Amino acid sequence: MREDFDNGDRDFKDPLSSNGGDLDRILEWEIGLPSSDELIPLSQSLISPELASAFSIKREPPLSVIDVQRAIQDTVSTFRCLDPSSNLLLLSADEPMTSNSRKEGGEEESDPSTFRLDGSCDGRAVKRPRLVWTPQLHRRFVEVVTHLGEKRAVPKTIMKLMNVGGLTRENVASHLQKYRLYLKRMQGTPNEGPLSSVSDHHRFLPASRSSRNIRELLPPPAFPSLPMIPFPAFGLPHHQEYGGLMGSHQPYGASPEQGANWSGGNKGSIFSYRLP
DNA sequence: TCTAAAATAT
DNA sequence: CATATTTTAG
Repeated sequence: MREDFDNGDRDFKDPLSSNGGDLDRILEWEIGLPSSDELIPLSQSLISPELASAFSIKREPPLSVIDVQRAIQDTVSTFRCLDPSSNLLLLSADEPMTSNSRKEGGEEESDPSTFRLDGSCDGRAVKRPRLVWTPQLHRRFVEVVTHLGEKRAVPKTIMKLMNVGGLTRENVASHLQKYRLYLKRMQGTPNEGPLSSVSDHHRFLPASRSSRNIRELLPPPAFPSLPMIPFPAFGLPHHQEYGGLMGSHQPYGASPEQGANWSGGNKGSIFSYRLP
């Protein structure tokens, strides 16, 4: 993928350009750093596949521009907290905005509440960024849900067990709802032959997604291996009382009762579901 | 412009 | 907590 650096870079600077002071300051930080074309594209692995496999290093999914943008948002949020007076405020409100929602005249902007980040970090009025269920997050979710079983797999419990910083009960509930629909759908279509796991899985995926990174499909990790490392949902949990690991975690010894196996987790980040 | 993901409302 | 509905990203 070639949507590498330029995009991220441009997106980052654009909003800043409206403010000379901050722009200058940021450019200062960049002194001495390699220029864009000296950098290895984010999508490119730093080590060769051979080397990776020789040392059993799993290749991290390549970062996309989206990842970068998210990181940028986090960074900006941090700045906002450190220096609320900064005009960087304008940045964070990102408002990617679907083209239709903004008009050239732009008086819709008259509503200052669009940027209601008046708020400092202490004010919880700050809107939390939309959570994206990455394959990693989803995998963790599935592992937890699977181990809990249908009865116990409820949002609050799942959330706690996942131990993911910044993850809310609502996030989980919403995802769980979708996941259940997905399961139901799969039940109805016992197409789950040995052959289906991968190709079928893809078939459901929107083209845009499946055509995107098609990296090798690793087998799902053995079950009882659930690393309980706290794992930030969005880079920046801000405030969020997620000090550390939850008390003692029972090693997930139980059996994965229901074959919530689209084990994939690995690649197909998204499970698709469709209304009947 | 349409679909699916995520959020939010009931 | 579940489900229905709405909003938003892609």
